[in-house]
Amino acid sequence: MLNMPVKKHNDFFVMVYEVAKLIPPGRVTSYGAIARYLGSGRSARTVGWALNACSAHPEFVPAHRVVNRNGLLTGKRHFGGSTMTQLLTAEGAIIEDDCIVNFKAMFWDPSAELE
DNA sequence: ATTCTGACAGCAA
DNA sequence: TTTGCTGCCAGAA
Repeated sequence: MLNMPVKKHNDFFVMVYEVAKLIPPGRVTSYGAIARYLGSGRSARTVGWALNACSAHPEFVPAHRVVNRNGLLTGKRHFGGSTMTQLLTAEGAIIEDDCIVNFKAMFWDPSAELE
């Protein structure tokens, strides 16, 4: 892991990790929601990029609770298989065809739940 | 320094 | 309605 995007101080990445860790178990959120909470409304892509580098984070980041606005487990493949689905299922979420059932009901908006 | 990519989101056609 | 392009931010080559 030498080519890892090493962060030296609090950055967009860390903020994403912090928010992700604030996601209650069994709940999910979208990249856009996090992006908006960070103050960058349309920087959802950066959020995804940050989670992509979540491996660089010293702690475990529940990135499996972060999906796109469709409730689709777009990052499932980055977990290397069905890990993401299994984790969500273990937390009570219902995944069907890589999509979160009742996504709207279990959606957790940091910008609303948090301050 | 410039260009491309990336786990997205929004808007136009 | 679905499909496609653009916009956004940050990092890697």
